Amino acid sequence: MTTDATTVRERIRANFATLTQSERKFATALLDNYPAAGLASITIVAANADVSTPTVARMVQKLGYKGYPQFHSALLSELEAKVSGPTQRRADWASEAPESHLLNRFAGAVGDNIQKTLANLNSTAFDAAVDLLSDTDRRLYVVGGRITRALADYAFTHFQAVRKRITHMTSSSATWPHYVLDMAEGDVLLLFDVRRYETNLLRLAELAKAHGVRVILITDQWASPVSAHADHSFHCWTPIPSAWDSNVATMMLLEALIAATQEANWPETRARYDQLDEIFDTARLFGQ
Amino acid sequence: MTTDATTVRERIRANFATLTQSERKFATALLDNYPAAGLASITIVAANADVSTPTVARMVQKLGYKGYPQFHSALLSELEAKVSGPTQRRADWASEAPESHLLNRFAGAVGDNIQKTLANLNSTAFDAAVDLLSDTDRRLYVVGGRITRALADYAFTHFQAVRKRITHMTSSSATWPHYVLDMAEGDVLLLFDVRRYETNLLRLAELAKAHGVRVILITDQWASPVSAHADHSFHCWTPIPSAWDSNVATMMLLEALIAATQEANWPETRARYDQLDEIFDTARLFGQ
DNA sequence: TCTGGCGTGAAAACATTTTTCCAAACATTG
DNA sequence: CAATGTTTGGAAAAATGTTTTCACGCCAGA
Repeated sequence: MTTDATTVRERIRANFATLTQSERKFATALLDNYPAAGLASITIVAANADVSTPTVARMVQKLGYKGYPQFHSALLSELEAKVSGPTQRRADWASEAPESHLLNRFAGAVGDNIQKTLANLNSTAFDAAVDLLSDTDRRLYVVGGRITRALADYAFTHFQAVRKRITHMTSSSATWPHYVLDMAEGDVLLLFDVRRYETNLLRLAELAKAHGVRVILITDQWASPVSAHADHSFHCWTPIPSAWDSNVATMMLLEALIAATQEANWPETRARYDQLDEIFDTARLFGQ
Repeated sequence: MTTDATTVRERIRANFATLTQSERKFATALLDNYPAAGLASITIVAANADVSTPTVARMVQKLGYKGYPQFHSALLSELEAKVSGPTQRRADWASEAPESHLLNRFAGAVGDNIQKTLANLNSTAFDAAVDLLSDTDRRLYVVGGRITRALADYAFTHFQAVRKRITHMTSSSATWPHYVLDMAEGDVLLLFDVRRYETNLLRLAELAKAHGVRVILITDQWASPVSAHADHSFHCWTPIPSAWDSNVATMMLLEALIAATQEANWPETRARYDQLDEIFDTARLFGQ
């Protein structure tokens, strides 16, 4: 009757023959909406399947669980395992250094961050942001804070190769109002803000928003206050075994946005790349 | 305080600013393992996040739920909606976006790059480089090229918090000879060079080497010509499905170097961090 | 038609969860 | 450094959830 099969689904299939009519009714309902239909209380779950609570209680015991709570937590661990899914390859990310070497601890944390960043990413929002970024009718402004200035700079360098009409707002916040003055309705502001969040960036976002500018925010998992004003917010996981925060996941998201923008408008981008190459080759002649 | 945002995740983000420390602890645990970490009983869920049950109860009310059961069933319906097919509602998990979505292809490539970078990393060289970087008797110079300027900038910002006596050599190569003039034997030059490799950086490395400077090179898998002159070279894998190269692995290696340097000299670093915090707090007062 | 076994759910008994209240710990301010 | 307000978790009370018991109805076989 009982089996040592691993998942609830498998146990149901293995024992289906031994189940009574009402028990099958519940089993079917669970498989139809798996695992959600088994994660509420026994009362609710039974009512949804239109059977009585004792039926459910008896069935989970037939499946080999000690009681409903044990069955419930079995479903939960399955869900947990499934969600950590595809990106879990990081098991073999280790270098030849000992397990406890900082490199390996670090790599583990970075892998986690990337996985969690992706798991929490709204792909609809991603696509919408890319639409904004690749629309050259909208001027694109890029800005970052103390730490993220480097990321904003990186974004600027790459977007410059991908599209025209882009401005990097220098880190000196005193000049920001001048930039806002020139912003048109529908322009796009790509803003980086990670802890410690900076008041100046919040003010800038408010100001830009008031001028009808669309704000795309890249922040950390705790979310900068700017997210209240942003059209699209992206949250990048940052914890590492260290006193400061990692921006590897942030960099990954940024590069993904750039790559998608490039793909969205390939012919134009292609031409720009070719021109750029030519110019660099010429510059190299001078340099030699 | 309450919002009419739809998902639990969104509500947490929208209200994160109003949450207390313990509440954030739970919120973070939930986002880290969403939604499984919110689907057990309040007792278990609180214990897993290492907070008390009243904390969780208070938080879900702040998020606008009448009580924990309502919060629980909200999570459950999200799960249900998500499982019931990609067409039904927007799939906000990258892992569930179509296999062919750029995000997934991109994430796969980035994972590969990190894995290969680590596999090809010589941990003895890493440790030796960290020894050089954490020795404040040696002045540290940081420099990058067109693309890697941003990484050099990022390195500078972080090393500044970790150690004294560091200089960021601006990207205008015309001024580099002046810096070399001031370099002493035993000083360290952290140099970034990825394709397309820049002649100026090669000249700089030769010049520095001639002055007895130790050169640490961070480059890509094809290796910049600078590696011929470098004391330690690190090769970061860069291929992505795109016309340009990814620097996520490069960023990871850089952060690992910074983290190791910080760890090598923790007491000094600690003091610098505390001072920095103080100064920023003061600066914030001005900023307001 | 009776008898015995099985499946089922109502309801009682029991266990756990959820909420509320409160005092201690903590941070903040004058 | 005391006064004040906020945050926090322990513990009891209230509410729910889970299990068990048991009686009823159904059906097969004598």
